[in-house]
Amino acid sequence: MISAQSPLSPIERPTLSAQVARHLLALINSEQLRPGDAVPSEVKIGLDLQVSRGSVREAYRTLAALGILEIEGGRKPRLRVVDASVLAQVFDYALNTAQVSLAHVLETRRAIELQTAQLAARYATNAQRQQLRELAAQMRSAGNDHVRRVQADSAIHHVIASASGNPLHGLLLGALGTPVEASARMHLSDTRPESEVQRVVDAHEAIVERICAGDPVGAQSAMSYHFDLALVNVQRQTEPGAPPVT
Amino acid sequence: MISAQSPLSPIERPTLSAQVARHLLALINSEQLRPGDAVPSEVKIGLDLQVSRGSVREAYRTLAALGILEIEGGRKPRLRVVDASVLAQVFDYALNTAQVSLAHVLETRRAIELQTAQLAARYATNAQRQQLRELAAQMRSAGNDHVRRVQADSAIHHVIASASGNPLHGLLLGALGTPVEASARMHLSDTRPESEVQRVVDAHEAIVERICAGDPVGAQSAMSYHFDLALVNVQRQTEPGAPPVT
DNA sequence: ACCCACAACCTGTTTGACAGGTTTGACAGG
DNA sequence: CCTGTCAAACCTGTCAAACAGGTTGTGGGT
Repeated sequence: MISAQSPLSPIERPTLSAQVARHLLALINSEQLRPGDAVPSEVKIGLDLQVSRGSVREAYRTLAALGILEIEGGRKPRLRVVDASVLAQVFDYALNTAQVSLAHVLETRRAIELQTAQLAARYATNAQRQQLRELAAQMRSAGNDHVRRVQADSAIHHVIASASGNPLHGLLLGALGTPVEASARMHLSDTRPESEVQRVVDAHEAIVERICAGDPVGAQSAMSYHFDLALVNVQRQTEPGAPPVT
Repeated sequence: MISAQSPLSPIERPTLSAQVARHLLALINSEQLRPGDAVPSEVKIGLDLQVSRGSVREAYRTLAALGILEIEGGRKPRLRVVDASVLAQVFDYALNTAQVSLAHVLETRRAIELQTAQLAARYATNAQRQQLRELAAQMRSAGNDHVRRVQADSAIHHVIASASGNPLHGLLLGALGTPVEASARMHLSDTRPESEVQRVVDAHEAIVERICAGDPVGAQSAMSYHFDLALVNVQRQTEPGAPPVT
């Protein structure tokens, strides 16, 4: 038992491991822990709270699944830097079970990336602007090499997100981008009309150009045009993994 | 010494429970399972894969932590409808460990809710528009009853999200709203100038009015004004839980 | 046809044990 | 004094057996 609590709660009956997890989160809060810091080992917490190691272990695995704890080999558990993989898993599941559609994902990405482009135009460093220019050039020179083109495409979006200065944007872009990129690789074979590819490349160059020029409004509308292109393709072939232009 | 690695996987050494989790996810995919469907019990999977129940259990808890599995009492595990609580936990952790700030959260909410308002103005049903009008009236009549006002405020945003027709919007709003609402409750005591409260109420009424009028552009700019108000308050008092106006 | 009791099944939790990796500190040698 | 090596302490990964308590489905009695 974690503490002297009422014998049995009628409806509220949180499992033991859930209580342990809450305890650990409270500990993180009260001790002002930061990513990289270590937390007590399974056995230690177990002794402190008078709970079997199995239950503590479950709590730790729960937090590890949420990307909060890094549990590995024989070393002490550490706090992790939050990353997109957890969110990506959730969104993947939602997609796989038809709870959301690819169109929904693109719609949300549009909302986020419009603002991301705006912020990037304001706050990007010179190094980031230079990097964007290089990636845009890479994308254009990729030609029919779809793999390289998609890679440059994705890299551009990530640099923009990081330039926005808001870590949440990078996080959500990564989480929402994973399924899109996955289905992008699936459709590398399909050769779309050359003109369409050109339009996509042009769109990216326009975005990069406006960001480098420090023009928030222009960057936003350029990004908007980019997503207009993508959404057309999704709505054209509704359900089964539409080839994203992103 | 570092070079001589074990005969098995050099660096990639996925744990057993992780493999079980992947197996189950693959099963969900291949069987086209949907939320509400049941999955094999711990012991059954354990027998199938020849792993101990403990390991299977850990895998199941992992998926439960991700909001994918619903594990309860003595009944078979079921697939869950994805909800905001998981994402909220992740974002809470990011906030508590200073990986993102309240300003970042508001910024991202702004990006999402601008589009949400736009879509709601287009797709809201008559019932939803009516509900919004009622909630706006409730909010105004709340007066100095902060609890009721904040409740109506939150309800308005959720109805708008649901009216947008994109489940991801409701999801992210819920996830990003949890920390904000939590800190809102913390600051119920602080009495801000009456005029400021009035502006917030006015902003919400404007949003509702534009949505009910079916004016996407107007709804978006009304929502934009709403977030301008909120962001001013956050930047005014930087770090320690700024009182959100939302 | 309806209701109740019972059996089968499932999760929640504990205890004990062993394998293998990591960390730490002490100790001997240069 | 510095350094390299080694062993002990510590930690996670995994398994096994067992019991408590809740849920579900079946079948018999009415």
